[in-house]
Amino acid sequence: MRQVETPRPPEENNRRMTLVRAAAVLFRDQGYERTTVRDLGNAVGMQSGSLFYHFRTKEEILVAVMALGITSTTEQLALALAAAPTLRDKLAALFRVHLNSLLGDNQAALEVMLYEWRSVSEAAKPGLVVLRDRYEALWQQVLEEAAAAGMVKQDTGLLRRTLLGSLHWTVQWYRRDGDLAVDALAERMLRLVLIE
Amino acid sequence: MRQVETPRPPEENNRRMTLVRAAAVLFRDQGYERTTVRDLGNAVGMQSGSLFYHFRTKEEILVAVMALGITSTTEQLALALAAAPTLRDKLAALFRVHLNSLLGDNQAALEVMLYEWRSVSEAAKPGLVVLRDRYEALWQQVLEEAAAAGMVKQDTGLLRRTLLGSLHWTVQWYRRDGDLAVDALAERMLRLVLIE
DNA sequence: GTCTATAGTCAGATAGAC
DNA sequence: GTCTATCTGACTATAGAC
Repeated sequence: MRQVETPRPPEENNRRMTLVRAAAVLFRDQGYERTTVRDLGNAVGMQSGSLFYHFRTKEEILVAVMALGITSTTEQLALALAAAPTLRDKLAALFRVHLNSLLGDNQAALEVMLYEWRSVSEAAKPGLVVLRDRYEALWQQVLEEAAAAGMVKQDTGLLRRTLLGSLHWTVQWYRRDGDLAVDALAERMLRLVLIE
Repeated sequence: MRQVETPRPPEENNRRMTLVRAAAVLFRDQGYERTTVRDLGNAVGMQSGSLFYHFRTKEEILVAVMALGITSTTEQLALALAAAPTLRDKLAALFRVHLNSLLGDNQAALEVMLYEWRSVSEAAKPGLVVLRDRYEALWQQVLEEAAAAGMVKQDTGLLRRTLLGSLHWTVQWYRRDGDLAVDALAERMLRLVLIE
């Protein structure tokens, strides 16, 4: 049985990290395919050829962006859950952390993870799937506790998928310059799913 | 005030239509950017250069695919709503029509509409937005009736967005070879949102 | 309407100097 | 670690024959 290599976000190296953060914004705004290695080099003040000292291929950059997006969100959620005193607070944390990671300032990486999946090679997918599953396991655990307490409906597997779908889709319509703050949106979305 | 040109799906011309249907599948499976005009020509038994007799640019094909996806779904929904005897049946129709249009056989066009938005030029967006708004207006109307009847929560604007997000996201996880039929999934998703 | 041939551009990646 | 220079291939779109 082969061990699945889970890509780590490149926290250790500063130059790599700058590049990954810049790539996240470009990939989100223009899409991975439309972003050229020249664009990437430009964004960090580097010639396009120099990128390939840090990454072997353009796709390796994409995978690094995605790994960063999902792992940092997972970490934030784990912290928020540990700090939540009540089950209601835990539920609220699910929505709040996810939306802030998607819609907050300089938070492009998770969006890339969600919307550029098709450009990831088959070889790289398993590692990212492991990271995603860790994140969704946190959701599943809280939802099951909430269902047991009668706060949400019982079909928790499907509930998790529909809720995550609802949240992911916010990037398509949410406008940061509107009146609705991210935390307020999180609260309203939570209320839609709570059984009163 | 300039009239917004709404792109019509190319029902009138058979050769064009064949091309649009083939393009829908390719764009869904590989993405618009990764699909070349050679791929498109191949799929309909034509040289890549010949495509440009039917369409001026590759993007024009994308727009035609999207227009087809959203208009045919809107038509199906309008028919289903007109045939629904009760409000509960109307609600069910929203879910059933949308999921069948997304996940059913040979129904690639709506998925392209949802996931290739970034590749549409600014010039072509307004026409497609009009088509999308017509579709969402049908949803909004039914949801408001349902809210007035106490069947769903009152925050119908946000409810519409979250429900559509949930449905759109199904393409990322639904497996047609699994045990769950599309109509059964629609029913379960409806139950998650109904106030009992 | 469809073909062949190709123009014109730009992509990802490499090699070797510094 | 970054630069310059460049290779190689692929892309969309056009032109003109049939």
